[in-house]
Amino acid sequence: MSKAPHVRTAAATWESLFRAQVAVMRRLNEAPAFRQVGVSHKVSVKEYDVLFTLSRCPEGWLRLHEINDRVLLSQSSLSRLVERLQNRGLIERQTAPDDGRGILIRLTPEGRAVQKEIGRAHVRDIAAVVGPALSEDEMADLMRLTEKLRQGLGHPE
Amino acid sequence: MSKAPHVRTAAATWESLFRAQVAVMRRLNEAPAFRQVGVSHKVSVKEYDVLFTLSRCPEGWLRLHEINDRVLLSQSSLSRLVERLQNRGLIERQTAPDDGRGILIRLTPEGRAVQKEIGRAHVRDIAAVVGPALSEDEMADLMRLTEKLRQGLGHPE
DNA sequence: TGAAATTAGATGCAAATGCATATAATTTGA
DNA sequence: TCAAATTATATGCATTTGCATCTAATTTCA
Repeated sequence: MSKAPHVRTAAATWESLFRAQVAVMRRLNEAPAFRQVGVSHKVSVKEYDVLFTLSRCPEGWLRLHEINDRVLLSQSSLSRLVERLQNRGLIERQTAPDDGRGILIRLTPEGRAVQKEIGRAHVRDIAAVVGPALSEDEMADLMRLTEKLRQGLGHPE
Repeated sequence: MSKAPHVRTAAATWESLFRAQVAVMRRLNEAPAFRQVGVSHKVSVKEYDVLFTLSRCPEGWLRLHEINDRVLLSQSSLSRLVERLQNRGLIERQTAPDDGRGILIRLTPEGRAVQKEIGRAHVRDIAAVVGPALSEDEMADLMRLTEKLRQGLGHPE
């Protein structure tokens, strides 16, 4: 009899988190960075997410499946998204030296420049969307809780 | 000179929220409810989200654009998703009596039954994924903050 | 009031996505 | 050690998605 309320709390919490994410994402999709307002390249949110992930690994290369852990895309979709980014000259590939099955990805100089340019506009958009809703302290709390959530996830079934 | 840190905090907060959402959603996608384990219907997360939204409005009907506010889908994609749900007999439509442009949607009895069945499994999945990560109090805090976030969003540009 | 602007939803079409599966490399274990 | 299982990525193909646009209905306001 003590589990049921916890189950309901978890469901309500996820529902609230998910709706907030949908609402924020919808606005960001319509915001300057991804409407190509004041930026010179057209990049979708998912494409940007890959560029951003790569930008956080400045020295080196990332494996495809490492990127896949951070993005909500199937393996095959990511494979093709990366292919498109390569065709546009924003990333480059290399077969993994220590594992012939794998490939390594990194930003090209142009890809890095594009990520930075869009990133700056995106950060402004985020501040404009999220900033008005929460105080600095609330943001810190929210960050801490979502970080803890991500790190503590359980396994269903 | 006091705005820059706030901008960075907002960006970091959104990043953390978004990554948590991706991580949770990935697990939920692979969990029993949407793997059709122990449930008799195959419904995608987005389809379920529409059924769930409709289930929260038990007496009546919802306008298409009202549903669209809650789901991360373009208007045209939702239009077709709803068409598919109708073809499967899970929802029914009616032109809006007070506005000839609009249509009203509601669950059929079967749609309601399917939502309930999947919903029960989904709630179990959520509890299994989110439950281990946070205490009851932390979930309550997270719910409060995401609710406040959703309600206080600003407009970019 | 009535023409122009706006809003709701549908649809053609190209692009993106996911599932199932293929290929190739690595790891495991009898 | 080598056959079987596993892992990493790619690809064929059907489905889903979004953009642009269309139609129809409503609202605005001169």
